[in-house]
Amino acid sequence: MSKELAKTYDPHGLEDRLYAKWLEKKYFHAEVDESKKPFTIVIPPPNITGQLHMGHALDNTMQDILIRFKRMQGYNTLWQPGTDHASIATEVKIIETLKAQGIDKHDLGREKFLERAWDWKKEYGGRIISQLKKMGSSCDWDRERFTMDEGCNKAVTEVFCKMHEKGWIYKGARIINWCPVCNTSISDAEVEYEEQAGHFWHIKYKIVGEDNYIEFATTRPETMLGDSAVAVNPEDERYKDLVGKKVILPFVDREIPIIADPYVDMEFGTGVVKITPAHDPNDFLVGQRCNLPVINIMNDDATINENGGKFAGMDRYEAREQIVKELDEMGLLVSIEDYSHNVGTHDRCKTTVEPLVKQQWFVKMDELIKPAVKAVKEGEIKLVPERMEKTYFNWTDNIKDWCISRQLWWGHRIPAYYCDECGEIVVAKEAPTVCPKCGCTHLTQDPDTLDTWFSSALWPFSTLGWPEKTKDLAYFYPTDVLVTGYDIIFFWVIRMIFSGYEQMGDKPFKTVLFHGLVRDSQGRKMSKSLGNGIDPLEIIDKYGADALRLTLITGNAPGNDMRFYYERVEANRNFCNKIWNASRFIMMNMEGKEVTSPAAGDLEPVDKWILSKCNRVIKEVTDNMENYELGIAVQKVYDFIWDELCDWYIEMVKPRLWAKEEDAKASQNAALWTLKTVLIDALKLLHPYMPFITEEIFCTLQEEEESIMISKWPEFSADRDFAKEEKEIEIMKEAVRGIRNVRTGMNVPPSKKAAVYVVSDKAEMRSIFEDGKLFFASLASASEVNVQADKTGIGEDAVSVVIANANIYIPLAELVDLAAEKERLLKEKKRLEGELARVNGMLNNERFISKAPEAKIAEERAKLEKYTQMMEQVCERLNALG
RNA sequence: GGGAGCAUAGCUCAGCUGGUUAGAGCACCUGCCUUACAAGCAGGGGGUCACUGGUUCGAGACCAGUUGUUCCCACCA
Repeated sequence: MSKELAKTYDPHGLEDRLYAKWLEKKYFHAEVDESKKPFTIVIPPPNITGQLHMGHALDNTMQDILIRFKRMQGYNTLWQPGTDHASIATEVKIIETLKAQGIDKHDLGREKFLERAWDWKKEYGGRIISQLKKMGSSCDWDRERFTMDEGCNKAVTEVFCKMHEKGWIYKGARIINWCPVCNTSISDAEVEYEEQAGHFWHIKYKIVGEDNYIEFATTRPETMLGDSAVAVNPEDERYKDLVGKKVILPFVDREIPIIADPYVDMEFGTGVVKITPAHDPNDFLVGQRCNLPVINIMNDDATINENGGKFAGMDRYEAREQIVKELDEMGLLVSIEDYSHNVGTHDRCKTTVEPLVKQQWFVKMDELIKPAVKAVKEGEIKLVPERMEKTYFNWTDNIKDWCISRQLWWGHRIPAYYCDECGEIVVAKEAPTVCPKCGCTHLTQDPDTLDTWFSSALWPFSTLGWPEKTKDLAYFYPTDVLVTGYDIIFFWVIRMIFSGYEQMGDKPFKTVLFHGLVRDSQGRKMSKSLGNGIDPLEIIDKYGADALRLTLITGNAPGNDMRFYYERVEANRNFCNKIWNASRFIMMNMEGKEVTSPAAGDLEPVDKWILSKCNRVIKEVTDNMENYELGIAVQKVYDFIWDELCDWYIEMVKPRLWAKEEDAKASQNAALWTLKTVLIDALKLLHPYMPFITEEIFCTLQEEEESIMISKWPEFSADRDFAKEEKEIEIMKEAVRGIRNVRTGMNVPPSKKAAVYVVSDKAEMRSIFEDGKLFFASLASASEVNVQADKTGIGEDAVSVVIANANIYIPLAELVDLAAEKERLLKEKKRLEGELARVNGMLNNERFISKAPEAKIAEERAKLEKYTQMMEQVCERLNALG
């Protein structure tokens, strides 16, 4: 006896109740178990500043699908969850909050600020986790981690010290990207270039000792205060004589040399470049080559410093305006040209970054990156889709050292200590009490923290206990799949890979499965500033998590962006309703009956047909999922359930279920058993995608089952492969479609039943229709079905449907419009002519016969036979009609 | 400057290693409240698969080029 399902599908209540049950039963929890194979995914830790957005929803749905699939396949699955402290993103948010309260970060002080930050973490860190739960994510919440928890801190310190000792982390004065608003250095990856309208100012400097000038153009005239040379190309004949001479730098009255360097492009502009090593990455390199002084003219807030003479204290843009004005007055401004160029901005705050030379900590990349390149090149790590490899190598081939120090407070503080007396630098896991060089006891820790990605790079092993040699680490590492967006391939994916090889000596994961961005219906990125974001929680509230999950996973290829449509969610909610009602129908019919495994002879051809179809879907879906073709896989289940199971099988079986006769019992049992069996398999295939509804139905249908989550994934079974029955039922479906088509064409309502004659001189055909007479009559709105070898008793006033090897007649005397019937048959004839022309074309082509595979040729020959036969019948009918 | 993606029905997109007459959802048209479901059922219209060449017995799929479009990287001052 089954419990009952509610009358209509309503995700409310159901989802929370089932999630609570799963948590209570500890199904998500994983422990080391050497008897089982592990399957591990580490979550891309969401920022504690964040709320669940569609990107998270997609990312986590994909992970949950893989985890649930593998769990049902019998793997010991671990989905490792956690959150990211998101150093700069969080710090910016807290500063904003403080500002609203009229508090300045520096007035508050470091310690108090960090207290606030931890309060923030407490308040918001849990929010996103509870939102992930709403999605149905089956993470092992007992193992939840945070990038700044004790274990992760230990891992970070360990790596920093190890790498420093090896010489792969160093401190040095390099040109870095500086954000004057956030007041910190940022890495190259954090700079976003944006096209801006600007100007090209043509300026000339006077050559010392001559009444001659040298002209160049610049987009940033204010940096001239820091110029230490003017450069030309060594090959440039125009300026050959000038190289070695000096020019006078206005305002600061410095004499700077004219130098030759191949960096200068002769073709561009005047072929002359002013060199400002302190404020331009390329000029910095020229400066290094030519031993030029580095003159920093800017403060951290992008105002001009004391090196800028009378412009000191001015903002960079104010100084620009003033300098241009004064150059003009001095007659040194030649012209102003409109110019559109790319300007680097900070991805967090969009402020124009200022290249500055500063002491920072860097990770040396050239050696570190090598195993990461090799791994992907040799297929040790697979990227899905494969084309992402190009993006990957594009980065690794142009790798530069990674600036990891940030002038922020929220993050992992750099474990470097400076002796107040002698300046000695000590890098150590524990704060030293005595300077090893001078023996004094006054040491101060480096005030800077690390780039937030430094800790997330260690995530796949720090969460499993590293640097301790834990059992978890030995068992679950390397993890199996990383699921993430292609937008953080440089920030995160590559850094995890090289960190994994360097620290663990092994890859962090075997496969990276990329997804694209979820855009709005117009194809725009969802963003706060546009206000076009769609809140996944609202969708869940309205349509349920299952419908949302299905929407995010279908109709989209891996790595491609997708657009979000409410209509699609609605369509998928309708699919939920469809499954719900089909299940309800099956259960209603099982009511009060004990469904048993049918005897071999009790299964009818239709039963075998759907079992066979289901069997193949199981195989295909499993294969697709193994290949990460998640959308294709679920589409197949969707089609199977809706088209085959609901629209055909259930309809075919209805007359048997309703039969009252005593001798119909065995057939009825066979039908019910088949319905139940197929439904259960379909639910299982669907469960990774739609965990809630499948669980609810599965457990209602079978009270003895605890959960679909821990049930066994269905497998292809050779004894459910019924090729013959599949073919037979497809013939009957074709006949039904033909009859419906004719009836609709003649405006016959379904309520009007008519006799149907199936005429075939083939005994085999007649037997197929005899066997399926009951359901055939029902599907074809037939009052009676007569199967016979010839046309005896059928008048010429019948419409007919031609299928291969059979002619189906429906005498509808009062409705037959002979002209319409003739037209229909002519249309059919035309179609067949087309088919025959195509097939004959192929078969008459000798090259086709000699080169195409046997199977393909046989297939076409069969078609030729079929169409020829149908053509004969159509012509015969046309003749009969005159 | 370098690289990648995309271009298939009115709209949004699938189409895996080349093989029926190219599919889905939504939208549209017609008829149905047929005792699971109108969040449904049945039927229908609608596509020279961007263009040009090539490979092949066979191309939406593979190759080359062209056009349009989006994105990533580089950053010639």
